[in-house]
Amino acid sequence: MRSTATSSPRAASRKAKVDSLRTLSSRERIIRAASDLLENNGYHGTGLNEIVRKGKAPKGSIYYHFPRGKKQIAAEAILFTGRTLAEVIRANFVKRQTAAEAVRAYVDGLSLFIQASGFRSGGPLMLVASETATTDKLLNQSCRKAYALILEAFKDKLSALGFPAAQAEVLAIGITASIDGGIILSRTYHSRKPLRTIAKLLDKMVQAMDLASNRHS
Amino acid sequence: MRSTATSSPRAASRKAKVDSLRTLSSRERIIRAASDLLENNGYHGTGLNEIVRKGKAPKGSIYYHFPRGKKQIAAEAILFTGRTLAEVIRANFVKRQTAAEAVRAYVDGLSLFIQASGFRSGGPLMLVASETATTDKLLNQSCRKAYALILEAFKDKLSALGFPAAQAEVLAIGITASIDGGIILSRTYHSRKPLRTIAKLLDKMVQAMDLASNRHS
DNA sequence: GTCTATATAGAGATAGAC
DNA sequence: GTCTATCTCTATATAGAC
Repeated sequence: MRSTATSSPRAASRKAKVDSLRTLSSRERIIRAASDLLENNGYHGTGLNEIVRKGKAPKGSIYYHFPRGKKQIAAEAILFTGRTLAEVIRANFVKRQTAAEAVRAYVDGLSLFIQASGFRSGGPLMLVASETATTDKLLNQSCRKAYALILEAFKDKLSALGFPAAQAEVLAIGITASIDGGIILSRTYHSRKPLRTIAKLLDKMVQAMDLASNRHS
Repeated sequence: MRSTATSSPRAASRKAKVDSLRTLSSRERIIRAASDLLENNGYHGTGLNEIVRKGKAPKGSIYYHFPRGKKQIAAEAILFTGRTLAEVIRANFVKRQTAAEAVRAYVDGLSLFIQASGFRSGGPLMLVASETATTDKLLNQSCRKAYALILEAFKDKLSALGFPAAQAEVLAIGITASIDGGIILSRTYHSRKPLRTIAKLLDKMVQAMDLASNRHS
């Protein structure tokens, strides 16, 4: 018996976060709680009180673990998010035969995850990335690194499946961007439909580029 | 003499906003200033003081014109943004021969606009849409309406160019989503490159669907 | 490592004068 | 339509005890 192909990867990472609230240090719990809250509400929409409450961490520990305050917490949370997401993406490719299949399964799974969150979650980086792109150097750097991890994950896996490097990079950008945009629309309309449309379009696009440029062994 | 094909549409709408600071009522100036600020900094990142300052509007007039406060201002600003953007999109199609050409020119122009803003602007709706998707009904409704205007603009124009209705809708979603995602990446990396990559990919995709489904008269 | 108390600033919002 | 004063709330951050 296996869990449904589409829902498992993100669900697993979400579960890991929750479990860890008991096992990990309060420092780690703060980072993970912040990661979730920043995804849902953005940087300006997330308060320190909210973070320690959700992370079941003592408020008095904030400035002990993070001397530079909210910014530092957010920066570390963003990097945590990037690493986690890149892992999930890579894991998704392992079980699939083709790139098109892997991408489609990933996006469909994502749409289920977002639906399960009541359309509160989704787009782990985009809010903070846009909010802080020109207003905070540290956070902007963190967002760049996080997105780079994600783009690299796609690029690596596409390359491994035979896509030329240049094409893999272009596709990675196209996949990442359209997923982010699809998430926005799905959150806005409280519906899986936009993201599922993106899944189908990406499937087609990846398949087309695959046929055009790869010799299939 | 005409302004450069790529930069004109958004630039024109931006200019209209600035000019209007002198001509229009303070109510209108508040809405337009809010439209800009919400695009750059999101809902939680935008303050009422900032809005009246940028709109050169008297602070004392806020609750006279907008009895329901910040939410009401944001809601009207979002609708203004949606209408403006839909107009720009439609205008862009008028001058072009093919759908692929129109989309590509639009996205390229957008990337120039974002660059010209120092990567502070771009993605007029996405921040507020994501921030308020499940936290404020009024704002969520406004964002839905605004996105609907944009999706409709694309869909109408694509239909007029011969795309079957279903395909036009799917394409409109794909275009809107990947542009939003491209904007996020361009803002994050302070570079036109991601958005230009999206422009090329969309060009290919629209062309491919055009060839596959249309009889060219 | 964590607690409490507090500093300080800024937000959105309201009332009443003009 | 606009101004000023003020209320209330919450935010981040700091200091010092334990």
